[in-house]
Amino acid sequence: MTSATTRPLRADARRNAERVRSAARETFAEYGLDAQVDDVARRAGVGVGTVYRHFPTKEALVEAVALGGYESICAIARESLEEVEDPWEAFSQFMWRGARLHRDDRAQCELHTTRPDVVRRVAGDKRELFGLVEQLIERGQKAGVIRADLAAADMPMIWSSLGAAQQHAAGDAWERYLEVVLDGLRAR
Amino acid sequence: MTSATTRPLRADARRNAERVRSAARETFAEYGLDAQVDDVARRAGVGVGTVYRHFPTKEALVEAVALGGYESICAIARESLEEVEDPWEAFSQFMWRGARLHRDDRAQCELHTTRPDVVRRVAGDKRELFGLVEQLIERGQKAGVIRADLAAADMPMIWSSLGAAQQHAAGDAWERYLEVVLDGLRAR
DNA sequence: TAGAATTCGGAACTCAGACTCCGTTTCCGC
DNA sequence: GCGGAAACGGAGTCTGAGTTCCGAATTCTA
Repeated sequence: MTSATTRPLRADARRNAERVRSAARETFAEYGLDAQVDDVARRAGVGVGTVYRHFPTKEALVEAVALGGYESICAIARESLEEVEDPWEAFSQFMWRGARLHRDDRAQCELHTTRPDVVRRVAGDKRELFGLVEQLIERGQKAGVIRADLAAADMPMIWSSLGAAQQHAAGDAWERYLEVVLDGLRAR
Repeated sequence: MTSATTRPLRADARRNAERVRSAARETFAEYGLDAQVDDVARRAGVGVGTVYRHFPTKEALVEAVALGGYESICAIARESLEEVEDPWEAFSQFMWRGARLHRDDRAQCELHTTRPDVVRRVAGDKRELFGLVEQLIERGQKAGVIRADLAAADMPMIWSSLGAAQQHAAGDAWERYLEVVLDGLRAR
């Protein structure tokens, strides 16, 4: 629709768009997705109007943040897949690093637990993460270390549950919970 | 504070209070805790004013519903504890029946996953459920069928995560997830 | 069964938070 | 530098959902 001839953003606009994006990331990471647009604007050192110029709705802001998180998790999956030999270690490391991402970012945690629709939308048709996770799982299953009935399609559910555990567990209790889940996912 | 000589409620008031309570249970069970007070009133066949006469805030309504759920889970725990001989079967049955409760009642599910504070408040100091679950767990641990590092205090976290899985899993995928968690909780 | 006390109903109020609008400011091509 | 287009800022609007208020209706007591 928008033709390729869309003229480039003015310098201040480009700068502000970026400021808003990262203010949103920080604000939501710290206070969760219920944080207000005004807070994002304030953190970005910008008026609300400017936020809305670049992101037509709060939802768009949330999606931008979700996309960032999606890419981070993709990166984690790719690293585990490419850099870890042992199939179980690779899968397990992916889970641990993903969980740590959650722990440090309330927004990602809440996105997985309470707004999986947004994550799905953001993931789009690329299914990049899906493919990576599928490889991690299949590799483990071929090696006989991951239970046979686990499918890549189960991962959103698992992240969702892990996120919930992290949100409401006291202290580091979630780590024990992840151990339980991993034990459950391991073939016996 | 309120003396024991509080005169009994008028007949219509008593009837309406009960109607509201069960309308709240049904409405929240069906639409989740975001359902509106007006919807509860409509389902109860009563004006909003009447709802607020009996429950000073929406939160009070939610707590009433939470209390009902808490008692249901207590009952389930008690039955498993008293009627099932095998320690693992008892624990496992408790989990499955609790999960089915979640499946049939969006409110209970959401309470555990996103409003554990309410559940805690409702449980109060009695800690009845805590005691029952503690017995279920200790029995299993003595028999060597439940992993030694599981504590009764972990259960809220586990329900929370299971609830999240149930809310966002496609179809019955959560059943497989519960199997995973139970496998993880079983001593090897 | 009258009259007081209680409860009801639902329109109206309130408030928080998303979003808009427009006068002002900043940037960019000439 | 100048002119106009683009972007900014933030006070103000709008909306949805919880809560209140008070005249009408119902119940209880004598």
